[in-house]
Amino acid sequence: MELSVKVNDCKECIYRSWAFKNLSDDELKLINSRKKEKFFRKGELVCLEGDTVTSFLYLQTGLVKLYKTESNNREHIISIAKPMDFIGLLSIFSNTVHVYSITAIEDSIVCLVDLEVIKNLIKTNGVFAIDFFEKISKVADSVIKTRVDINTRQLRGRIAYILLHFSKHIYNSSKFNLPISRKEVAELIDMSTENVIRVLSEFRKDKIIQIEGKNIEILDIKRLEKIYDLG
Amino acid sequence: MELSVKVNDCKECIYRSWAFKNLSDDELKLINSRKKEKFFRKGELVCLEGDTVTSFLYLQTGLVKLYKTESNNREHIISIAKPMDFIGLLSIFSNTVHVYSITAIEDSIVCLVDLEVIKNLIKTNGVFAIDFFEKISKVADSVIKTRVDINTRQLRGRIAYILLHFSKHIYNSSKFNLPISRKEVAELIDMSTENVIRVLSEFRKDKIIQIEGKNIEILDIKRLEKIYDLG
DNA sequence: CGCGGCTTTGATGTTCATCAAGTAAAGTGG
DNA sequence: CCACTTTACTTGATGAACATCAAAGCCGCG
Repeated sequence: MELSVKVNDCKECIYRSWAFKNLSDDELKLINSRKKEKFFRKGELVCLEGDTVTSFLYLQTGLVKLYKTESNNREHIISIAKPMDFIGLLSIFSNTVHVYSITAIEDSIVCLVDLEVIKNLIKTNGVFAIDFFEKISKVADSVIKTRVDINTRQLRGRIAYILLHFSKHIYNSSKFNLPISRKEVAELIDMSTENVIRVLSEFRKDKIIQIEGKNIEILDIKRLEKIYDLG
Repeated sequence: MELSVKVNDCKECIYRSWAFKNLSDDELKLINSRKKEKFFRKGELVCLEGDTVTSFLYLQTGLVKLYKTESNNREHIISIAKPMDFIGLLSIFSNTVHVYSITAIEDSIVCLVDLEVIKNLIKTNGVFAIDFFEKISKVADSVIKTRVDINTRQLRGRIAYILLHFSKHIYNSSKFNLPISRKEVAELIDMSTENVIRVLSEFRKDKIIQIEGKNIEILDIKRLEKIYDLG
């Protein structure tokens, strides 16, 4: 059930990232005429691995996950994108098809801009080109950094990582509602579902966090950071 | 011992990547005047994590490794760049300092182009901008893909991966001289040095490869590919 | 020639995935 | 709305995968 609405004028868009700041009114009008805002309910597929890339995807609100489906049907989550993130990563330049599947993990609004319009703007507006690549590079860079961070740590450090990540970078609060299942956490940080639960329980017993289903509160952030640092 | 020479005219450079194909003679001349070719002996440092990024780095010949030094002084290799690769990854846009250190693992020639020149070309030559980002995106994309590939496999699959990687993508031969130590292999694919050796010995006993120090020959590529596929 | 780093093999212990089994929660169809 | 099914969550027990430790040979280099 995917709603397709064209609500906002790009010019007034409060979600407009700083990568789009150096555009003239005419250029914004152009984007506006070639963009769609789509609403995706939690759990809905945004795009599938292998789909041709026709739009540049920008997350206005909500959360989405990027993942690959392995041969054994297991999913492997590459990253979770938050509002203002460009989703779809670098595929828009390096590939004609999406390398990862994307699914909404919270009700989300995705802004789809015709890729040709973006490419034309890059060609004609040099300042925009630089801004744009700066932003897109940061997203890709942080994906690489995260993958390395996770893979050089062991289980407790990895759980500490996602708890801190959700708390600091996504919800800005020590108390939040985990948007993904234990299984998805496992797929995101390369561990088994059982061990995700085990480590979370451990942290609860140690009074580092409080858990009630998906409601999580970080009680002792200092210790959590220490666990993360030590790996 | 770092030699700084300005040998080639960019226009005649046989290492010129297709990202630089859509440049006018004047533009090439501009690059030429603001570039240096530096020779790095095997083992020499190209740049250190934290150095300010002033040049765009392009590998003409040789091999270099990108790596991070962990707090416990252990190195963690992110990727190995081969000729025609842009090294330094996306940091040129996303950061003012290098995120990774770079060291030559074979005698190498690196072409350093003043970053401002590149950024100006992006601003003024739209077609170049697109070409350039296409290429740079591919490099970054493949780094992400590789990290995921490695981390979803276990030891035998990881060793199979680097053997196939060096054979297919770097040396184009079933017989090659491993440019890095066992320890560095371990740092590249997240395993202990001892287990790198153990798995290599195993493969030798199984007649999959032949080893004499750093000289490696792949005898049974089909089985190696199978081991890689199975993880 | 001796020292330090690289390589190799075996033994040991830790970390972690997997299996099993049970409970709770959340859909689903009548 | 309730019985039914499925999916998510949780805990314990087991074994496999892997890192670490230890010891010895090897090679390059000052």
